[in-house]
Amino acid sequence: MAKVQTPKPVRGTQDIFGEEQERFQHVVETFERVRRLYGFKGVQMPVFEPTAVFARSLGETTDVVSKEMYSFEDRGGDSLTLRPEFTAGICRAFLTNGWQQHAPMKLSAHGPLFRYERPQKGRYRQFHQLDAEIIGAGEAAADVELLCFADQLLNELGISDGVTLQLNTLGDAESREAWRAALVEHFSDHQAELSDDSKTRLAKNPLRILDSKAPNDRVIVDQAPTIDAYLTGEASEFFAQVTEGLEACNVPWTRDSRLVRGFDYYRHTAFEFVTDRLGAQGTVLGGGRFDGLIEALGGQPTPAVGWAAGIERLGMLLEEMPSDSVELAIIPMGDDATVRALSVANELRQSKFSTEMFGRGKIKKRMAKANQVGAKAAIIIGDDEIASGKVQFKDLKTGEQTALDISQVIEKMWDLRFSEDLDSLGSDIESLEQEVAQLGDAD
RNA sequence: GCGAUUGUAGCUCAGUUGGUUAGAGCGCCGGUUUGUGGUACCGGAGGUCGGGGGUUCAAGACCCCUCAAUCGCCCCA
Repeated sequence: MAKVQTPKPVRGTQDIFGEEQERFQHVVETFERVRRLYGFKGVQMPVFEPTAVFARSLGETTDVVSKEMYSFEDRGGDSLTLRPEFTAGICRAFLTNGWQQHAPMKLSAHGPLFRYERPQKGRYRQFHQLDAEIIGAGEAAADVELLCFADQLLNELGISDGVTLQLNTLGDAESREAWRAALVEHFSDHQAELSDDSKTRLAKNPLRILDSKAPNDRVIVDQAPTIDAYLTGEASEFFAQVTEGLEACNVPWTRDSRLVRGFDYYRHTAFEFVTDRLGAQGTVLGGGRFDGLIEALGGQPTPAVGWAAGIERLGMLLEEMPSDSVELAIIPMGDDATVRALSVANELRQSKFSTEMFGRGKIKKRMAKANQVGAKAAIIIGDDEIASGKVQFKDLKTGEQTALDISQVIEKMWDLRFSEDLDSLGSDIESLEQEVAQLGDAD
């Protein structure tokens, strides 16, 4: 018989487990908590859509549509696409469900997305994003609210160190067109000096020359006109309202007049939270205003603004995560004890203590295991304990061991939890005091 | 799609110019300790050297192809 070959995982997919999973979960939970503070409603969206949903929104002929989508025919012959982003699907839902009646709508989603790209660290073919959108709100206050949400999320994740909000405006349609024309003129004048990549960009997507990494291009880019001179009165007023709002909310930002978006439906605000800690994949969260998108999907002109953030990348930036710990380890000795141990474990779990039974291997080994999973205490049950109706309760920190009945165990565990909470409260206060002292020294 | 680096035990890595039975640390299992952990000492298991082909008396090492990860470019919704 030929040896059966184990199938390999698909390139660019990941099995998320252990500490990685803890990080992932923490990011999602934090997002869910913060999004409620801002009144965003969660939505669950289909993982696949008609290909047209993405082809219309992104442009039928762009590279992303022609080369980077997972598109396929289903058994009925319809062309479907695994979602490469949330925004287009949400806009489709907005239109097909008549959600106009709820506008403005603040929506949030998270889940897997699919792009056929070359995998790298923090860049996968099946990856996961957080997403927030406000649909049907054209006022600058919506942009500000969304940015505050993003800023608070990064703060609460504890990763805002080394992350800066880079902000730009692309103006309204008129400003954008004028600027684009000026850029094309500028780059055409210097065409001979441009890199080959940028020469093709000049024809295909001239705004993208602005973030070219070729050293020669940088010089020409630095001399390129910024949008400021081409902004209409309305457009610059809008941008001023956004920056004013951010300042009022104490959200720090820097202007990056080279920051652009690849698609034509973007208007006004464009932003990225960028870190220096992830190499070339420095963008941690990005978004902007896409007032032109819903029209491209066949709806009435509808203003909208949103952002998305990669869960894997956010997870990589987190401090080390403590793993789920077991509070109580139950160690039965002998078959009779196992039945008793199961019922004890059950009772303790009902009482909201995370409990694990270690019933295999040498007793020594089981004690070591209990220690390893971080249990606060071990409960040892043998023939003597079955007879007495009590259990041996061993505090794994102090080594103290006493015979207790279950209600006493529960009491004891509450005490342990409580004193631990007090300890961490104590160290919080201590570190606060140190901070205050340092601030005092600085003055 | 393009360029570069890497791939040896569960993990982190050694392995001289090709040369006998491929090593270490950590982890795992067992013992010293028959119902009691964190230490120490002793022992053990575990390897398609990413995969396939080639050169050679001989390949983990050299050559070709391939797969994957990583770094950068392209793209970036």
